[in-house]
Amino acid sequence: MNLTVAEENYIKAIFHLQQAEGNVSTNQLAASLNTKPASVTDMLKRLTHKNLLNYEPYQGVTLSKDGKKQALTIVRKHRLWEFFLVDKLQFGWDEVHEVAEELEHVRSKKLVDKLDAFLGHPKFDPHGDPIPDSNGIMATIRQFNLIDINPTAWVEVCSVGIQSAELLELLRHKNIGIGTIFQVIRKFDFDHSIEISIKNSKSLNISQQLAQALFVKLV
Amino acid sequence: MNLTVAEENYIKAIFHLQQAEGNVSTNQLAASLNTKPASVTDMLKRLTHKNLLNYEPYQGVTLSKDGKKQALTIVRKHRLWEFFLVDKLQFGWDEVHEVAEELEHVRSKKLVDKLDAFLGHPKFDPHGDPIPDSNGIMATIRQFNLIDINPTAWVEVCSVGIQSAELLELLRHKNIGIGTIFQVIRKFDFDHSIEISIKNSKSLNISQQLAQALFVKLV
DNA sequence: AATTATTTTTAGGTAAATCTAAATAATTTA
DNA sequence: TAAATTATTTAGATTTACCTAAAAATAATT
Repeated sequence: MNLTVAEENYIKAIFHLQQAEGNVSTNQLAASLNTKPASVTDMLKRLTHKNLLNYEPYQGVTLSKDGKKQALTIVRKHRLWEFFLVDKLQFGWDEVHEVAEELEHVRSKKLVDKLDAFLGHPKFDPHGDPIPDSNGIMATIRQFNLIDINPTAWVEVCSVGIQSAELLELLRHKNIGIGTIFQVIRKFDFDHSIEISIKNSKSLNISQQLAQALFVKLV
Repeated sequence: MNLTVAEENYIKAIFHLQQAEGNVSTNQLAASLNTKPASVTDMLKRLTHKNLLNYEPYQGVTLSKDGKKQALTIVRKHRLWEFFLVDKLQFGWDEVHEVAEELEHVRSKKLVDKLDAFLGHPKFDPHGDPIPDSNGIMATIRQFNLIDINPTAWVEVCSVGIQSAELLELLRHKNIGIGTIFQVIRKFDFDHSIEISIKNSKSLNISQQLAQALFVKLV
């Protein structure tokens, strides 16, 4: 099935909204896609006709099995490109979204799979979101960004968003790796740095940049 | 000025046809774009209205100054992506065109310039065509692929299409570099390999793959 | 030069993806 | 529960990028 760019954007938006809220309403979609409810209704009919949605008029939509599959390949592409932009082209993690919005629509399975291999099959994108593999399977760790954690919480590193050589070097130097358990001592509003304490070791200071690259789960 | 994908494809097609034949006719464009003459006329009017073309009904078109500038940025993107696909993602040089046709339409000046830097500011794409720089300036060497050269011709290496580490290693090993002058002794139809002779050195055998990566000019 | 053939343009139409305005269904509130 | 509000759909238009068929301009041939 070959989707247009607009169709792909609808599928992706439904995927994300459905993740957060179950059944997705026409108005939610219109807001999320910066379009009007009437336009959404039109498109829902077309996507339903292509068997990508479960749609009952006035009752909102969810993705069908096929729709979910399509959504996962788009999400996979989006996140792989984000990883590429940050890790290889030195984009800031906060400036990659727009560009990835365009790159995700390039249709070539071979391109995506080769890109994946080139990047070393990363499991998380620069924002810490899991990247689906070529079968649509992705990590489901319930994770938080270190920046969002309250002081005094005990947490465990579950992934590293940006896997550049420089970051890996920094992490090795600080003795932090996936699985490391530590306590958040306090956060400094001035520079958004974070003081942490690793078990049986003295406390460390984590810069904002590093904190944004670390994804953790509560322990 | 923000062009649609279709508009960009017209500009690009006119650029290439104009290179070869001067004034470009409606029929030529229709053939080149797999569309009908009537559709071409429509688009020519729109692009003329955007000041990208010099168009006189029944007389064919050429690109205006603005149009040429647009064309060069599209060609730049296309060729940089082709280089990326071959050099980084290990695509074959003969399978990158389609994918680059899509990637070339991603709009982000920053992306292109960062990609250019990441690739090491290559001067030629994997087919040996020159890559315009960010000002639209490109090498104008009249070059041939080694594969297309007649035996007994004296030629000089003027560029290397694919600049992978492996290829550069092979070239160093064979003592071939940009500027190297040699004679094509003969070509073997069986495996398309080529026998060459470098001045003051014994003769060498060049595989088809290597020959396809070497671009030369007649001396 | 007049006729024929070719090329190009005009006229009118279609599908995708959007819009506004009006109608209808569902939900909330009095 | 009836009225008011909100959400959604339908109806009818618009723009882009195509199309076919017919008309007009240019080029080729006798």
